[in-house]
Amino acid sequence: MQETNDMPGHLIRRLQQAAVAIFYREVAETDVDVSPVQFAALDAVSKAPGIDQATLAGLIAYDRTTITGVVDRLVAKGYLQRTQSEKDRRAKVLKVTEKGQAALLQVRPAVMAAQTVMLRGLDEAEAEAFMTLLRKALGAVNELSRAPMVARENAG
Amino acid sequence: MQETNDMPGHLIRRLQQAAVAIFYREVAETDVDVSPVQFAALDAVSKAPGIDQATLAGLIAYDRTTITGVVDRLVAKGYLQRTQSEKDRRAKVLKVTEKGQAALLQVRPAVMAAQTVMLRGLDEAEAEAFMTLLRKALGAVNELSRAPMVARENAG
DNA sequence: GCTATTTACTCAGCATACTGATTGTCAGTA
DNA sequence: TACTGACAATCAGTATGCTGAGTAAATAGC
Repeated sequence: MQETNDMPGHLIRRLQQAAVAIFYREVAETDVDVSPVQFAALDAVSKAPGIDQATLAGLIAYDRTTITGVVDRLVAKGYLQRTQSEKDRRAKVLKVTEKGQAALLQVRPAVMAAQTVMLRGLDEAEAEAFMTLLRKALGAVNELSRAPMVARENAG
Repeated sequence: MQETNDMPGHLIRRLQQAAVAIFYREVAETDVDVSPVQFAALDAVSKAPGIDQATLAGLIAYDRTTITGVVDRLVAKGYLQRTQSEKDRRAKVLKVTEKGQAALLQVRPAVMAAQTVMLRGLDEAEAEAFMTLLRKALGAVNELSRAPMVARENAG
């Protein structure tokens, strides 16, 4: 019987928890207040201005229900602008505000630093091997998640 | 500039989400209703009867605040028994009930199956390499989490 | 034995994640 | 045009995870 503590799922959960803690640690040294999830969303919108929420969810593999609250908070912070789409009145169109752009610029180095800290136990070759295996494992289970990553089709 | 979608933190988050979905999928085929977190807690208590909540939290690397709710739900389901410790009146002592034991027995194979599915994109050698790197990476960042794993010292 | 500190647990509050339901809109078709 | 099915967003409800605060009990230092 495999030990619970050494099961893939358990180790993945723990690494994810550590990764989140590391993210907050690094980002806390900037003036910007964003969560890992909020950063990913903000960054994605900055690279696809005018994107709608559903497409955004697909891009960064979020649940569509979750994205509502995440965008809510980014709008409340003044980082995102959410307006009704003219082409499709069901959809909301997202854009990064100037304040959001400034925040992104400031926070990106901290996020990059966090990525390094997360893998600080691995040397360069190991880190690369880990990332390769991570991508491969993920590719095979992506569809099993309710929030699979969906390749981008349009920018709205 | 590294793509957000290919950052370690992002990939780890996505794999964790898939892992949770896979867990629920496999466990749904049994009569038992437990979450990944609840399973880990139940399993840990079954291996250390009489453990207190703080020690349990350390064993499976949970936040101590979170454990309260997890145990609440396991008690509500009739899987765990929570009683005041006689040695330390601050502490609550945990034991798996007979119903909990039966649930564990039934659900363990499903949990094992889920572990296999999680890594189905990797062949045996790759899976082993992945696990080795995962353990190594985790060892180096464990202390950065608010809920690091703590080696067991006593069974209460 | 008394006091200061630490510890175990709980609670309030916030931010993910998910299931399932609802509302409004779009698109295809009879 | 009316109907049907699909889709975008939101909401209600539940379960993690975390920060910070509070209560009660144990322990260390004197």
